Amino acid sequence: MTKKYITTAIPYMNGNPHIGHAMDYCLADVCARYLALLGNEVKLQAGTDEHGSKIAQKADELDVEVQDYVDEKAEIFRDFIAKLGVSYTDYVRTTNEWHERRVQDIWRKLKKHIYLAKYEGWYCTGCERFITDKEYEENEGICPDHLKPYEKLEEENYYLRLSDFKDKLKKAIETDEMLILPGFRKKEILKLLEESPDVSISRPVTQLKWGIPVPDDPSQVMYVWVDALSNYITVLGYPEEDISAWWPATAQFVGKDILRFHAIIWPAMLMGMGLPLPKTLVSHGMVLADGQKMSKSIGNVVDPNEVIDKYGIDAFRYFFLRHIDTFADSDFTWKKFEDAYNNELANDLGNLVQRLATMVSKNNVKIEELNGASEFSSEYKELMDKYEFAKAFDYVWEKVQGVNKKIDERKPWQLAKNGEKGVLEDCLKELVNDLLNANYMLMPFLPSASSKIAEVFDGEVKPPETPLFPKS
RNA sequence: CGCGGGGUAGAGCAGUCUGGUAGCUCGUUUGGCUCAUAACCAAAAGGUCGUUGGUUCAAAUCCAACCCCCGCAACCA
Repeated sequence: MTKKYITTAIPYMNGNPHIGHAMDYCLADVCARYLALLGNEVKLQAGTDEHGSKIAQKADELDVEVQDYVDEKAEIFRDFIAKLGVSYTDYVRTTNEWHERRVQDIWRKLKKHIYLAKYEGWYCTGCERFITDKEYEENEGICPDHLKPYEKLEEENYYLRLSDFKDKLKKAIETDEMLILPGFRKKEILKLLEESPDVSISRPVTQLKWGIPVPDDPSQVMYVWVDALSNYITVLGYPEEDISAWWPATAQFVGKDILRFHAIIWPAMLMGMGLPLPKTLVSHGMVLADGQKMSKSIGNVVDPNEVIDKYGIDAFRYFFLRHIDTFADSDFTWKKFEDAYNNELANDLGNLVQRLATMVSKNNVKIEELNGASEFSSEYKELMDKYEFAKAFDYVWEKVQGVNKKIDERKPWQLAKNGEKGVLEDCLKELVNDLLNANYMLMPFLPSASSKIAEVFDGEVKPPETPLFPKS
């Protein structure tokens, strides 16, 4: 049995779960379930990113202890992950004692690639952050949020010497030793890598208290990305435990907006520790609301909980895995969602199960000895192996629709009328076989619906009492 | 000239690498069927493939220029 390790991006705790987090989980979960069905032993990691000034700030606003704030949020996220049906095996909170300890060990291992240097730039005391030169020019030296002039500030930071790894990393990306999907993102990253300076990986404790202290220097706290990225291996027990059975990860799923951290800083850290790079980084697109980025200020945020509560988890996974492009940005609108639910899930699949089960049970046909109902076709595998989940899902759907076509061609109801019992039985068996065959390939995508369907045709066939996907 | 993605039927997209009668899904219209969640199946209508020019027997596809939309530019999945 081969071991495979799949990771999800750990969400930052300054808000509630949104559609984008759901997207990441759904993709990683499909991948994990697919690999497990192929007979691999699979680990799927999930967790929460709980350090950083923004979180501390948020807790301050709410006038609660930071730890209490993250504890509460972490609980909300954990419930959300469960609600999505994510089959995770390993869970990490970056405030776990063991995570913090291991990150400090990681820092020590990276020491020969770390140096201390001064950073000078424009700073807003209101925002408590440095701003880029470009931003400075655009705002003509005055912070638009605080109406205060930016100040020149100097501070000491630790830096990770990216230049130690650049050439090696460039080669790893170019040769797909670390495969970045989709291809256009790979190009983007290669370009970005050329221009990347050394990475600042700490902040003075005066500026950032809520974080992991730098070992042997109480005046500095680690930059959150060093802390957050490490989760992928601390959760496996690194460095105390030998993680070579699971690491390198088979695939790491990330949003396109955080790909750069995963494709540049993270590999540099891994190289610094002498660990291999992940085999694949899958960068998915953003879910837009009517062509616009979802944002609280525009007020177009769609709450995933609302969708799930109304239509169920299978419907949610169905839409986001099939109609939201795996790699590119795509739109969510309630109209699109409802159309897909009614036309495809209810009419194509739900109704198919109903009509076929009714025919089988009415005619007392025994369903046994099905062939091939627990295999993936080569076309399907090819798409899944390329992480083209939406396309693989399309392929499965063609199979589902094919069963509806075949029913109309064969007209089993006529065979029943004509009393052709033998032909009818063979025909229904073939149709059920076709359906279950497609259903098996549906399992990674719609785990709960597909197991219900398998149950319907297992042993005594009875049409489900309540439709699988009731129409709204 | 910062980097990247995109502009193809009312909507959403494939096709562009490897030039050869323009395709899929939804929607619309019509027909068929009656096992089924008024579900299913079939057919039809609907496009100057962003603009202009070039290469070619032939361009959505190759080349050049331009127009428009969208992301990214250090902590937003």
